[in-house]
Amino acid sequence: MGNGNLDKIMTIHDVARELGVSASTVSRAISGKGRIGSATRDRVLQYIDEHGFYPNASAQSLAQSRTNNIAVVLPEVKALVDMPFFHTCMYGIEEMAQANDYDILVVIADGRDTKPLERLILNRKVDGMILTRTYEDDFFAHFLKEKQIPFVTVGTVNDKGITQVDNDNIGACKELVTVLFSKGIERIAYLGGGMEQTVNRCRYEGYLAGFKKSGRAVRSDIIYTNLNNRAMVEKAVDELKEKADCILCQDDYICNEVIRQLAREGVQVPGQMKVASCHYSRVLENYPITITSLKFDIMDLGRRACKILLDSISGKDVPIRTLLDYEVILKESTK
Amino acid sequence: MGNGNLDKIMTIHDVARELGVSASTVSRAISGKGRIGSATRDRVLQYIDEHGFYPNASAQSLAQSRTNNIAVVLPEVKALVDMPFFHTCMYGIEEMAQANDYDILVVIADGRDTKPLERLILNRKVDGMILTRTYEDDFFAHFLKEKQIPFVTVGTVNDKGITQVDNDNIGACKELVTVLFSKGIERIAYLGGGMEQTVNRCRYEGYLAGFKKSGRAVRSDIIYTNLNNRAMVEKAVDELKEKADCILCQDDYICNEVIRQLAREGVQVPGQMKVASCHYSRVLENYPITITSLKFDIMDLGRRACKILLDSISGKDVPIRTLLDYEVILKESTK
DNA sequence: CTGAAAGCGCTTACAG
DNA sequence: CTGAAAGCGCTTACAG
Repeated sequence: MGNGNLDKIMTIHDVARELGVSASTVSRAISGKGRIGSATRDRVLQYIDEHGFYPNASAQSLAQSRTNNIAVVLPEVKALVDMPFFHTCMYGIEEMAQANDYDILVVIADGRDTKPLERLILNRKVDGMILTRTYEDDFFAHFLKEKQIPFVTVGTVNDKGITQVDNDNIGACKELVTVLFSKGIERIAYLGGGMEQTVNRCRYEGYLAGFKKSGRAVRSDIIYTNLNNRAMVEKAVDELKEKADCILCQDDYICNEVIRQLAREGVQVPGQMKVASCHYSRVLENYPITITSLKFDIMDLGRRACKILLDSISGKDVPIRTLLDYEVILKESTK
Repeated sequence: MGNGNLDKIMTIHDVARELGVSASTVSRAISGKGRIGSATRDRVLQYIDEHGFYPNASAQSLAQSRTNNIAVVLPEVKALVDMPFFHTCMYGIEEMAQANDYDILVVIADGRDTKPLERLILNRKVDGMILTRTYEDDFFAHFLKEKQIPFVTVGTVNDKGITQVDNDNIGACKELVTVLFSKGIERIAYLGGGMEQTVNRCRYEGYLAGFKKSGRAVRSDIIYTNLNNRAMVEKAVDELKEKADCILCQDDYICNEVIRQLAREGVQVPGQMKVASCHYSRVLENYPITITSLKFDIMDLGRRACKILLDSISGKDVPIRTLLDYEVILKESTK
């Protein structure tokens, strides 16, 4: 195996010459496609195993119109708390891709500039794409759909024709609310951020669904959405001190702000106010008190999205919408 | 620009035919290489601008032996606190790559299994690599060097022949210690983790250098290295309560544990014990008290590493070792 | 300045 | 079962 450097890289023709067969035969032996005698195949396979032949990926791509690359589109992440999600998701995708002889090409793209995605597709550098964040009216998703590129979204998108994989955010939040009610907690407030991202919309929907299921009326005076900065969260917490028994936070970021604001104001958790988060991450482990939350398997989310994309690329039928399971983790903060 | 889907993708020959020129001419117009009349060039350029021609990347790669891809090798990250570094670094690399018409191919690899890297190189899917974590005796780095692949490491590696870009960890830690001494803080303890990663070794070296510079003797009874879990950090903190004035933490992870342990034991910071961290991240913003630390520009670290790799790929001379600047951020925890 | 031709390293009908 | 040939879509000496 001691091929010292790239100078000695061999081609399929070198192998063919050495073995006294044709290049076609070598190609067949390697790919397993086409008829070939088993003795010949073994001879070729043994030779390349011993001498370390690696096919030129560009030549293969050109000949087969397949790159064995997929693009992973990541958003520009500002908040620290968002990183673990995309990071972990990407790791899941990468793991599944590797297992299927695919590589991932990572591109950061936000907003409405489709140029980076377009370039990747039109230059045929990738066979498909995974969008790791979805928006209410998803520009990228519509773009890819129109271009008829194989792609899947991690996260829900408002279009029945788009292949999507998501955590069951609605179901999870609904169950969390239901559980809280069953513990005798009545005035459950909701604190959420911007509604452009579908994940936030889903969580809010789940919250509403929990109320509906239990036959309770939603009280709009304890619902805060579109909280986009710390000051807004603080104000909301202030106002809720008297009006709510529990604050259900859309995510770790908001939960973090809530916990800190309650601490600053000397409000005891869970004694005077209970707290729960619609999304668990290890950020939540940094408090003196453990936080009730929903736990999703993000790594698996990435794996599944990748597998579905690869299936779709190879022409298999894939489920249009896949929802992954969750766990309700009850901790001290809602005791 | 309304090319609906991929069916209509055109080749250089389509363009040539439409314009009544040869494919070579079209190629020259696009690449800017070779002699070509400016009138012809403009005609071609205008046509492809209007009709949206995108060259097939695989064909280009095959013809030019250049993929316009680089690989970014990420470690398997277990700890939440490590994510921001690699994530941000990757974003910096991606930004610079995009700006130079390169794409990044992300591969997760840890330990000593060079197979994933080898495959990428021998199949010629990338033109070069960036290792984002380095080890004392770096297996991957030695492997790539032996294979004569263009690559750069983010982080220091113990081999003068390897192109590396790093934060000036030694200089930064040395300065931090010097500053602490100048504030009258004498018994500065050091808490560090495993010494296999060079970053940890550098920080420790900087700590020692700070003592040396000030002419003080290092006291080995207040130095703890190879702290690999929470229990070990807790024990160290316990022991240091009486012996030290300040705990200098190798990174955010250790700092986090230290802060929490001190809180649990009711030790006031900075009143009874001062604390500083050799690495800032927003994790450190989650405490009631702000933490003195060193701040590095990780995004820029990524950008620079990428630029140097690209220069190296295109045959330019590159600095063998680049050290980036830092800031000492003095906060409440060492008041 | 421009074109015809060969070549990059594979794959895959088409014959045999 | 195996090989010769054409083709994938570019680039680039080589002529002119």
